Amino acid sequence: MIKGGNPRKRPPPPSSHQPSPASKHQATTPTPPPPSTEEDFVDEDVFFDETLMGEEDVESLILRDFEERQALASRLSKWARPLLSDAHISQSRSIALPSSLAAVLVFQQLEIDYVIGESHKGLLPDSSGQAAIIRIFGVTGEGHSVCCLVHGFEPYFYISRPPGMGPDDISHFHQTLEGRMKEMNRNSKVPKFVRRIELVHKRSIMYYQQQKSQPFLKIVVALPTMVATCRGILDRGIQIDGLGMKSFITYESNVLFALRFMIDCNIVGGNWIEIPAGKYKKTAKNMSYCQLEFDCLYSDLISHAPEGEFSKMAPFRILSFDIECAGRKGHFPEPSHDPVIQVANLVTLQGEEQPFIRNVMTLKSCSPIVGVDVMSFDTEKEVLLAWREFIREVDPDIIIGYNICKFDLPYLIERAQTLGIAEFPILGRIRNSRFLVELRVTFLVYILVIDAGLFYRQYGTRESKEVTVEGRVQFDLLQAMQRDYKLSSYSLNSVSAHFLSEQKEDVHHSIISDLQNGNAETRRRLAVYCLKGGNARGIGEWILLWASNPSLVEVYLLSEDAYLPQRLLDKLMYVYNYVEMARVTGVPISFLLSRGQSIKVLSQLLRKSKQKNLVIPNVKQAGSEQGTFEGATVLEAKAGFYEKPIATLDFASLYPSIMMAYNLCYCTLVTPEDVRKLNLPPECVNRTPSGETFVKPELQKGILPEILEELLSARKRAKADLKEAKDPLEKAVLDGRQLALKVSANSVYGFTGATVGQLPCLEISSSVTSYGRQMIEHTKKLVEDKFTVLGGYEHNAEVIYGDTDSVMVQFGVSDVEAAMNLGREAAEHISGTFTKVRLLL
DNA sequence: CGCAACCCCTAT
DNA sequence: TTAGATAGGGGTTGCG
Repeated sequence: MIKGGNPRKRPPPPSSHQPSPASKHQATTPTPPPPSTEEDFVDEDVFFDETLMGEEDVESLILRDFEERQALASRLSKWARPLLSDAHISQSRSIALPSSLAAVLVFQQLEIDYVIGESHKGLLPDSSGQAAIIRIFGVTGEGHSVCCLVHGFEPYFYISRPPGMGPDDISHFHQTLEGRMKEMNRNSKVPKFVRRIELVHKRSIMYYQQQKSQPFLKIVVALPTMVATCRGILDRGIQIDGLGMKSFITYESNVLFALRFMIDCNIVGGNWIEIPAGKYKKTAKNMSYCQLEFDCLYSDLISHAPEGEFSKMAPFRILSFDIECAGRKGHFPEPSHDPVIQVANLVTLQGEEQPFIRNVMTLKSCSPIVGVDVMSFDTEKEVLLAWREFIREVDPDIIIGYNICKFDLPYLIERAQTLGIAEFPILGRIRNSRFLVELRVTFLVYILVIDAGLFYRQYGTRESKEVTVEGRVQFDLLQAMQRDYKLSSYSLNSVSAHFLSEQKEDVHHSIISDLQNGNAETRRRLAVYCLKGGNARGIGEWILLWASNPSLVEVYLLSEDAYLPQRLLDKLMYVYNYVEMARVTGVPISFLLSRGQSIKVLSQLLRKSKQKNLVIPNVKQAGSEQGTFEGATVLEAKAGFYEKPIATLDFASLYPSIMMAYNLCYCTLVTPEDVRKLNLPPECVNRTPSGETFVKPELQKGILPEILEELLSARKRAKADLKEAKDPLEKAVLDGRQLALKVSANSVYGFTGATVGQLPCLEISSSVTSYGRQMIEHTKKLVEDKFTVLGGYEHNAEVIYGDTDSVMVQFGVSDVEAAMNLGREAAEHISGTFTKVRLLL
């Protein structure tokens, strides 16, 4: 195992960064390392900190510590992943075997990214030079880790073809563009920047158009970063024969490369991918620590929709860990001073209730703990290295903890740097690729307006550290809590009390004897309850324990800290919910953890557009003057003490329903100019209360309404299935799915109103709110007009409050039952008047 | 004391 | 390099 992780080979200094220290190292190694495939892979985003490298250190350290490491390795090896079966092994060794013997490979992916490397000569005989290589990390149904290197997928974007540009002109244009690209990247080794320009027929998603399609140019470039360079050139303008200087609006030039790949291959976040037998090759030299690593062509991938048997989850390995540092009195621990004294680890297989690994690594000796592997070391360096080996051996797919992203991981990395442990920070799945601590400085701009027109700008800075662990998902429960729940305190204690407290109440003392007198299963429940109670020692007991053995106490506390995040993850069904959200919206799971809402809508919009042959423009974020629009109506609250029951009428999914009912979309919006020009018959269009015109579905079905319909009908299905489901795991998946679908539907409106977003369209968002205001007013009026004494009811109904999609009504009756019935009657009556709006529940 | 501007928070 | 929206309440501050 240790051998597999042998870091003897010096990682390649990337050509872009990298000053001199390399030469110093080279003096100690006269023979430069032979070129290898490893060296061809250079992660664009990763920089190597040469000062940490010290090859000498690594070499001697390995020799010196070899025996100790062997002992550690044998201790850790029991936690390795399941061994590869014969089929896998024969495949992995079998360049000689006929390809028919090779097995089909099926795995669930969790993470997709890309690196720049040398074009694969075997798979792509016609290309050469550098190319983007997609990396898909995942797990097979048997629990084997997979790293799949996908070749042949090229970055591209579109522009509209200028009128009258023929094939010769396109070829000239290609040459001009190539020339401009060369000027921009003088020292790049790429033989050709713009690989080719294809004439395609597409239509812009913006505005209702009568033509079916128009000519576009698909510009294919060599590397993903060149999309932005090329867009810049075209934005600013380029000389075109016969047309002079011309600037272009680009289309889909802001799609992240990994997402582009997923969209074009129909891959959604967290789904299962199959590679047919014989269509993949074992990599010549492993660049990762995954059990199965191979190269393949993007066109050979089979993506399975997450349905039926492919809705299942692979047995991911989830590591929950927590570190303890010895901070000086009164100071928060700093990695430059304070040592890491303990690391507690817990590893659970997805879908299983109990962890199969519980261990703790301590500095100095520690008494044994029942059910916990205690590993003690004399030096801090050994603790850190043991942990690194542990990570490599266990090979977790998901790493969780509480505040790990902002504390534990950066602390470990910086601590290793302080101690000069060069080989520590390889925590990811890529060999010889170092961790990356990214120091991000955010500039916050405050604009103070003093007097008319006088602006002062004040820049504030904020720093944040981020550690990338390639190929593994980092799921920080603190961040998840802050994102998903509104709590008064986010300390692990209070969050646990909030979400896990019921479990303590789970077994009430009054039924203990019932449990004891039940069957083996009820007694097991009782036993579990007692075990948990056994952990909850009184403070006095802790003090006694501490007096007898201080380190024992800490370890008890420590393993709780690693355990609680795992329990939170289970309790809140985070794995199911996030995987489902990734599947529904199509983005990788890491996007859900580190990016905003809008990427999810964009992903769906791009997928749908692709089906319809539409392309999405990159609208420039023009100037500071962005329009704003009127929001929802809030009915004046009538303050008072209401003794009689109040009925609340809610519109289900109001904004999505409005968008569907009135066919509001980018592609159904008619420009004011076209309203005059096209002379559309009035029965074919809707004019919104805010004065915009949208065509009805007969002329053009909107994409947004279609996305919403699919989301909401899928939600309906999920809720129906949820009712039927018996198996708790299946229930969890379905509940996660219906929640994801609801959240996704609601964020579509926000996307259109996001003035600093990817594709804002205030015509849509202001139309949505204008319809919403109309409906609230209408509802209030209807209720107050119908439910009156004159109308034959006992009392006059009174609307006491309303906001956006809800109206609160006092019907005047004093018993709840009657109020409920009146509320139901009102709801039916009102819904009847909105025949056009399909209110989906 | 009223008023406007601003911050911070919550509702939907 | 990053990003859903607006409405509205309550509190503080500075000014006249």
